[in-house]
Amino acid sequence: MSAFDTAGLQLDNQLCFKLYAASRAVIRAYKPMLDALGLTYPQYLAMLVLWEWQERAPEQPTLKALGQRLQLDSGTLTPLLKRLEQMDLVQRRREQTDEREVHLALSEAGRALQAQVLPLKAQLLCQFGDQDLLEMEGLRRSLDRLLARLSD
Amino acid sequence: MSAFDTAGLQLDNQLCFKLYAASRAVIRAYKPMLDALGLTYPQYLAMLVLWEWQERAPEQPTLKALGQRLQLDSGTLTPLLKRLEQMDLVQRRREQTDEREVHLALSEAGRALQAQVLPLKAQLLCQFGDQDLLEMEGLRRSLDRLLARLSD
DNA sequence: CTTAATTGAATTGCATGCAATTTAATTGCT
DNA sequence: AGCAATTAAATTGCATGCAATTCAATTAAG
Repeated sequence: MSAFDTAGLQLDNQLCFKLYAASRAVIRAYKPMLDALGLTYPQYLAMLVLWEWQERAPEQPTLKALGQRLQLDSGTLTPLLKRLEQMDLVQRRREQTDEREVHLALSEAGRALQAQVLPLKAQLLCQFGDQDLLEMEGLRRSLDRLLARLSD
Repeated sequence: MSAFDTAGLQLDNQLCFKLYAASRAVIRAYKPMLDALGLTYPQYLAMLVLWEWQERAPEQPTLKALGQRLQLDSGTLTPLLKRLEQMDLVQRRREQTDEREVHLALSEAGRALQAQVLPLKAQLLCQFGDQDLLEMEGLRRSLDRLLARLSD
């Protein structure tokens, strides 16, 4: 099978559409849980990164660092983070030594929210069996390779 | 490994993020080609469905049918189709026998556009080897299973 | 036949994504 | 020091997604 075959083109159509559809389907699946938390899906991903960062790094991330992790730019993140700040989950402050940078810190409520997520997500995952989880692990690895291939 | 393990939760984080990132990465990869065609990615997917429909079904689809195929509702599709109509790629007309339905037909330019897509997409796929294409086929199958699992 | 329920689109409102531009701060260079 | 280039956010504009509501046409029920 070569890249110029019709088969290749059809596969391509299928893949790009399936990826687009699957991504939105997962977001839909998370909707009930996220409604309970009062978060949108991108807001939730941002919180995931901040929770993770807190555990792994001594310094809080900048907007730029968050953007590199999520592959989103300031045009998307600035208003999103302002909303998280409005909700009192995140604090934004200009760095003293470099006023261009905005550093992001979790508020007390932001840290507390993490505890509410675990049981809800366990419940969400509960509908999947071990077989499904293995399948998902394979899927994740394939997505990794695709992402690596596309970032050239 | 059970659904309640930390491993499961981490996988979950990874998977939903990777899927979201991969979907946007593919859209980015299509951007140069779609700019040349003057289409956005969702507009392109809509055109793919219309081209496919033309070849397979005697009747043109309704907005509802297109929406079922793309998993999008009228809130998204109505303005999108109006733009395609502005570009003179698509014609929208109310069905005579049921004025509620909007039927979608390709214009001459809409049909002609299909011919421009094939070489551009072949070029896009060209950067991938046969190994990659096999990988993508596996990825597509995994996405199918995930989608089926999520639509319960 | 009339009215209630249903259905398919359109509309409204809000939150992304993302390109392009702008602004402010910092760095580099001479 | 002085000025150009670079950098990080913010802003602006446009096109989605999607929930919720509205509107018009059709169908179902009594």
